[in-house]
Amino acid sequence: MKNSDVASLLLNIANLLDIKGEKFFKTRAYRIAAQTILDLSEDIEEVVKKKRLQEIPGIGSALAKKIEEYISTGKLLYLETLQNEIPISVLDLLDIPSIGPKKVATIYQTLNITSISELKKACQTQKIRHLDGFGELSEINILRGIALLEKTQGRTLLHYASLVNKKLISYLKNNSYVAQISTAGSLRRKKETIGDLDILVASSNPDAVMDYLVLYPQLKHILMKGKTKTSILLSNDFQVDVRVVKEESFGAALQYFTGSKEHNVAIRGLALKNGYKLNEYGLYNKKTEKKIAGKSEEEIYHLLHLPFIPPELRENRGEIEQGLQDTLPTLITLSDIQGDLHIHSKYSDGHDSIKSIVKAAEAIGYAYIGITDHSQSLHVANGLNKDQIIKKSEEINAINKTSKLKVFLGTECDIKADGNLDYDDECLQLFDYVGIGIHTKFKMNERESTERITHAMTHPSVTFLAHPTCRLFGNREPLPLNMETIFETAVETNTYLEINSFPDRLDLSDVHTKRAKEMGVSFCIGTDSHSIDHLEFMKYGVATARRGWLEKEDVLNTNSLETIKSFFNK
DNA sequence: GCCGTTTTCGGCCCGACTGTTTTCAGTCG
Repeated sequence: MKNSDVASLLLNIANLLDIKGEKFFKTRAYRIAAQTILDLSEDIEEVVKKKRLQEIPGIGSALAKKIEEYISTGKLLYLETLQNEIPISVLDLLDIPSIGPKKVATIYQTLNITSISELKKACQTQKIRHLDGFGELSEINILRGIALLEKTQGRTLLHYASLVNKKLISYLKNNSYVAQISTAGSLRRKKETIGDLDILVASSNPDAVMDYLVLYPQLKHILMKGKTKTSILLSNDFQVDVRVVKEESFGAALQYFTGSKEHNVAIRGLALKNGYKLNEYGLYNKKTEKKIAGKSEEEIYHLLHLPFIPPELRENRGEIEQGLQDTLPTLITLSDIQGDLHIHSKYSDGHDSIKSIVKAAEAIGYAYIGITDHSQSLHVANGLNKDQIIKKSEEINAINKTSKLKVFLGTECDIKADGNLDYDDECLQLFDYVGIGIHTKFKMNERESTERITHAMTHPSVTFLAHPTCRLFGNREPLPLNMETIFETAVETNTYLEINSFPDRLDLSDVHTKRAKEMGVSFCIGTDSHSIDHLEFMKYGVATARRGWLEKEDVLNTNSLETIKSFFNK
């Protein structure tokens, strides 16, 4: 039973209770608990075993009892009772924009509709418009929402969202009424996937900004348009929410629209406790209602006795408690990175020669790089045999004679199904360092996968484990691994764990990274570049590291060339 | 349902926009 299973159980209960019309604060308690468990770095089963469930904030006796029952028996009587009243499939309707629990209740109770396809049919045959609280427009909006849902299936990669966002921001900057502009929402927090774009503008003329926004050439549809808030759909089906506030409120609004929701709820609670009221316009004295801050995020956090909390930390995962004690980490930054140790060249399945990679890396300002081509048995990726390694080594030696940037000879050595490495010890000695990774046979169970990796990590030549869980967004689930065991082994064997920066990997994830650090693991951040255009993905790896609370000292490739050289014994 | 040196009961973040309604509930972030 994984944390995500327990979280979705609680979320299902919350949604079913919402539809039943249960009190908002009760269902919110279920939601908060679900999110907390999802973000929990510890395995929930372990927590239950140690009888420490109620130590988790937001979990009291009632929820603890339910979670224990679910984990020990695999089911929950309370949920089954709820499902007798409302089939679980009804919850799918909540995914449709413009449909919330109240409307779902009406739709289900009056027409007995239990699926999106049934609702679609009901809209097309004009059965919805006669329900209480619905009209003709409701049918149109529901059908549009269903069409969007069928097409997009939710969230987009951070990389793609960043590109779309950049274009729109530069378009908006052309408008002279835009005094200040910032990305907000999950993109500012650099989450690994993004739902929609949030952009905040400061302007003395909101109408002009909104009118300009809806002229954006890539606009497909206006979802709503008001004085301070407009939502549009782009031709690539991206939803963008733009908010406009006055300059004096820009900081408060940025704080608010950056989220996360969980962070904001906690921050507002803290404000209340300190005798303030916080909304997107500013921080107010609760009694006198006088505004005391709002221009910048810094002044708001400061008045709440907090340091500036970097957006990547704003998930209510302990950043507020540690901020109050002034023990927040000094997060790693992109400029701390001195080199990239996970790059593929033409020798295996990369697109570019080592020479052109060197040139591109010098332009970034790196002091060193490592070329880690695939190993011999990975034929699909042109894995290198011993002769090819020697040839590559000679080329690198020649380059190092003239280049200021140091090139290391590395490998991304395949971990075979039995946990042994794809090269013998003699071959492994040829490399300056050895990265290992799984590229075949993904369908092993948790025990087998975990043993496969931990066995490989015990090999003395190994420097780092590449993309530890092997997940690919939208393509491949992470390997079923006991992460605690992986982290323990990493510490015991001095194996660095990679944060792979490739946009559809971001592996380790932020949550795993945070937990691993707590257990004493060290990391490296690599791009897994297969072309010089990929070198810039380092920023996403660093973003994930920041979301995992990492500092410069936690990451191998923040070290100077001299330190790395002595580390590799070169 | 959770939580607590103001409280074991009564709070719990807060506002914009839409559509259906005739002053506001529902949805969303």
